[in-house]
Order: sequence, then structure tokens, then C-alpha cells
Amino acid sequence: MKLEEAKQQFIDTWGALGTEWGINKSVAQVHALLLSSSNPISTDEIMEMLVISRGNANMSIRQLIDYGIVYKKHIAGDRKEYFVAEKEVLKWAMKIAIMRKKKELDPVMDILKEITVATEKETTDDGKEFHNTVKEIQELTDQLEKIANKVFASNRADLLIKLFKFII
Amino acid sequence: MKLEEAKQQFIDTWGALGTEWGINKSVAQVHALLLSSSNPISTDEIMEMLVISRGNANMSIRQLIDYGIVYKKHIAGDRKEYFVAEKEVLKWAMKIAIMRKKKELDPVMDILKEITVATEKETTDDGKEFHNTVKEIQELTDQLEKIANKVFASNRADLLIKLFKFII
DNA sequence: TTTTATTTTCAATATTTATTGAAAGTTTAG
DNA sequence: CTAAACTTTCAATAAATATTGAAAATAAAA
Repeated sequence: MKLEEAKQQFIDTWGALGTEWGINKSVAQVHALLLSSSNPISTDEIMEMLVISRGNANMSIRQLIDYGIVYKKHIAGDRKEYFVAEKEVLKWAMKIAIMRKKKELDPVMDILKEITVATEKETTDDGKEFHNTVKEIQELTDQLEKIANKVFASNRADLLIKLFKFII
Repeated sequence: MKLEEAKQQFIDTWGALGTEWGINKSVAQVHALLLSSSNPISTDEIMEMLVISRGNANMSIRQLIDYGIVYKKHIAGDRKEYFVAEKEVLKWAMKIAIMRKKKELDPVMDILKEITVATEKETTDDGKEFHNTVKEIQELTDQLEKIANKVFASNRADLLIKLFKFII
């Protein structure tokens, strides 16, 4: 397999995986492209290499920058903006996890909590069972969130993985 | 908040969360509806309560049954099929996790492995750096997969959560 | 300042994904 | 067996989501 082929396959795979998990294909592909490149890349190069429009390239880059996993890089004597991806895997993986948790999971956890409280005083069997179901989900996500928060805060997920492998 | 209101909010929230994570809205809503009900529910009731078509209801139920998180329930003297959701949270959460891992993550891990091997002998700086990036991703996912497999196999994720809370 | 290069925005359009509903298939009752 | 009850399938359609591309905005150079 030639290098360019390998890179292309990586980009395609990343794009497909993103799609399945609710991440825009172009965003995932731009991320993969930047990950697979040693040097900073400009918007024009991204457009050309992924065959996407300027608008799409621009918005995808911006989203990755918002996630904090891609940085702008100024190149002396060039007016264009260049971009590089955070290459440390655990670092960007954690940033994506933190961002998605905050944006998508936290609001749901709040609602689960609300529902749990609101159904506390149900008297019917049906009401009590629903309360218990929601409460169980809420308590489990709560425990997982506490663990996740500690992992995120520690910034030493690598050590934790080692520890976990040792224990289990 | 009235019980019916609470249930509806649970169903809506579940549907929205599913959508964000690549799970069909109707599938997630049917799951939530079954979770929030003490008694088995028929296709007709699902159609009525969620205001969806027979085809959609049928396919959503089937998918949940395929996941192994919803069961058919025969009711004596009734020709209709009724359905109940697995109520034990950890049980269905694990089943969903296992299924998605197998279907969506495992193939990607295979490809990452392939790319890692295929770029082993790269000689250019660019080639070597790409190889390292992919290898790092591959190794991390590999470690996480091993942990996940053990957790899945143990069927005692509850104990592991307690253990983890204790350690960290 | 004016010109030119570059980036951003967003309405229009294309693509993908979800949903419908009626016909075909299946099962059970009479 | 035949009819009725129920389930499944899937082509057609609708809805949601992603992408384009050109105009507007911004920034740098002349």
C-alpha cells in the first residue's frame, strides 16, 4: 500500500466512523487529513485534497478549532492561514469526549434528574415503577459521570488505563 | 408534573439523545416508551402513543429485539404480539455497547491495524510520522477494547464501577 | 486610501436518512 | 379449506442534514 493510499483510507474510515456516531463527515475527514499530515495545511489544500467546497472546509475547520483539537498556524511571509491537528491521541480524544459530554449528555442528565424528582411521590404501581426506572438510569449515568470527570480532571488517563489493565 | 407528562418528556429526551449519537429517533423513542411502561405494549399502542406508522413501529421494534434489549411477550387469549423492554439498566446499556462496538468500532480497528502494518516500513519523515499517529490511535483503542471486553465478559460492570469509584 | 488576498456567511441545493402506507405475506380461528 | 387478524416488506415520499458557491466582510499590501 502506497503512503497516499494509506492516508486516503485513514481519511475515509475516519469519515465513516464519524458519521455513525453523529459527527459530520467533512469535519471528521478534515480532522483525519490534518492528523495524517506532518505539516500545516491551508484551506485551499484541504478543499483540493478532500474535494469539498470552501464553505464546507471553513466551517469544518472552525468546528475542530472550537473543539480545541486543531490549531491555527501562521507561516511567515504567507497571508494564508494554516492548520495543524493536535497529534497527541489521548489529548484530542479527551477533548472530544469532554465536549460531547458537556453538550449532549449533561443536559440529558439534568432532565433525568428532574424527572426523578418530579415522580418521587407517585403512588400508583405504574408511577412508582417508572420513577424507579428513570432513577436507575440517572444514578448509573451519575456514577459514570463522576468517574469521567475525575479522569478528565486528572489529565493522566494513560496511567488510569494502565492501572485498569492491571486490576481487571 | 403529571406522570404522563413525565413519561412524554423522557421519551422526547431519549429520542433527541439517540439522534445525536447516531441512533434512529423512532428506535430510541420506542425503547423509551417500553422502558416507561409497566405492562407489555402492542404495535398498535406504540403507533398511537408515538404517532408513527405501522412500518416504522414494526422496524423499530425489530431493531430493539435484534439488539436484545426488547422481548416479545405473548398474552393469553390475544393474537397480537406485545413487547417489553429489558428493565435492568446495566444489562441493556451493556448490550447496546457491545452491539455498537462490534458493528462500528471493530471494523475500524481492523483497518487501523492494517494501515499500521502497511506503513511499518515507511522511510520518509512524513511516512514515519503518519505511521506513528495511526499506531498510537490503534494502540489506544486496542487497550480500551481489551478493558471493554473484560468488562463485557465479566457481566459485573456494577462491581467494576464501585471498584473504580473506590480507586480514583 | 485603494486594491488585492483571504476568510466568513448563509440562502439555495443536493444528499442522506427516516417514515409512510398499502400490498404481500403469515398465522390463527372458524 | 377460507376468512379474518395480524405482521412484514419496500417503493415512494418526506424530513433532516450536509454542502455548495457566490456575495459580503475582513485583513493585509501597495
